[in-house]
Amino acid sequence: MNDQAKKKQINAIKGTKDILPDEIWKWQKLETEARLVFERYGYREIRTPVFEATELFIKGTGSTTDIVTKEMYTFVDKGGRSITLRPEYTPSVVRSIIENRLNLQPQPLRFYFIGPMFRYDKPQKGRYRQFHQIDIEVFGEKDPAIDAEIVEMAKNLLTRMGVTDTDVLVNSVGCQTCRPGYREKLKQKAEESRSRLCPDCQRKIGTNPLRIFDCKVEACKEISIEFPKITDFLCPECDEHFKQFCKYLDAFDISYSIEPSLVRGLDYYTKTTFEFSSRSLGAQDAVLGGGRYDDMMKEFGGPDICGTGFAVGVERLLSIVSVEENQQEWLYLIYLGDEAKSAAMEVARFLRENGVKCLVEYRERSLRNQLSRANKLNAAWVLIIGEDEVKKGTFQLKNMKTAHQDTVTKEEILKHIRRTN
RNA sequence: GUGAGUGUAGCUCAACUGGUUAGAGCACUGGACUGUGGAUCCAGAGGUUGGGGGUUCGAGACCCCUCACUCACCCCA
Repeated sequence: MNDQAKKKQINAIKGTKDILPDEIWKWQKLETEARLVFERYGYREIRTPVFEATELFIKGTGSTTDIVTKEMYTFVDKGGRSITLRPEYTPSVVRSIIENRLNLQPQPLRFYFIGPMFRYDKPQKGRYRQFHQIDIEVFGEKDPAIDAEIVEMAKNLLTRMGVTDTDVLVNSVGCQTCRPGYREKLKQKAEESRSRLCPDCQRKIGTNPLRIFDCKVEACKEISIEFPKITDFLCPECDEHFKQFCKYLDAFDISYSIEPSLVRGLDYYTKTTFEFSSRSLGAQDAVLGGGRYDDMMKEFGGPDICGTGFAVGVERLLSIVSVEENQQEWLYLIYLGDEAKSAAMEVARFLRENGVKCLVEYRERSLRNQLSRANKLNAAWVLIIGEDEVKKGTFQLKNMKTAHQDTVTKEEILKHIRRTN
């Protein structure tokens, strides 16, 4: 290695980051809460590989979506197969259900999943190249009550994480019978006002007219207010489904607003779409998003089973959670001298066997120094073992908060610690 | 992919319109203080000022290139 190469530090890949010990507790807390909440609603965990055949996402996510056309991590493996790191989760579950014949189990099927996703986006606030999602999916339940139930479940999870200031947006994007007609109508209207729209929106007329509703330019906002809304163009079936969905949301006492521009960037959504957004997140304000995808399974050549679900953006959610770390109390073992060292190791073994978290540091230092260290590391207790203690078979147990100190035997340590817990 | 902003010690920031050896606070290590922590004081360690080139007697500062980070567009969790 030459000098230049030595200097070049190797860093984490752009758009990825380390989750350090000081913050991992938030992740663990969220994962624990998610499992607890989901299992209460009858969901079971499923895990699928991080990479899949590229074709799966082209077919499932949609060949015209941004995700597929420009954001996938795709490579050819040594066997010449085209492989893609999953950019989203739903196609993997659908694949797994078909492949494992899970549809033969009693429906609806309820699954949840926690894991990393990969998208080659340009990183910014709330957007990473490796990011994590917590997903839930339900297959084989057409009733809009289930859509409302998952929204309620989502809200439940957020509340448990101390996040209560989110806005719930809902919409229906219709189905294959009503959406094409609406799209044409919208295009037509937008075309009529083309000259008054910003250049960006003029382009959207051709590519994604629904996105015009999202434009931040005042003029565009005013103009798009008069554009036709999808909710006025739903076919009777979709219309009824959406009305029922809203009715059940009311029954769950969830406040929401109907947002006609909420279309989600994925091609496969039908009927229900929803999103939880937070004002404290910046431009990427969606903490959680989801909806119904009734046609996906069928299009994969699988059974005609409808689906609905949502995904939580873990990094986004964690950036706005307000929960306290629940720190475990632990004991720092101080020894003075060689004999005491062996005794300390023996006591530590005894304590750990009895479920006490304790730390012995192998450094020959003064008592003062070790106490100072225990204090810095935020130990709740200190056990001091010196020559006297070794002779007598008792130890000095000190509570670091109260500075109170007792002379105790090995067995008594357990009682003292439990008493104050 | 497009655009803007920012790069000085582990962290937060100084260093006048370009002028000695780039400083401070916090954090870190040790000592004052030999079996009792948090305080105080002293000392130490820590930097090719992101990297490269240029202008200049002289660049952390000015110019160009590059890299990284951040934010926004786009899109999404």
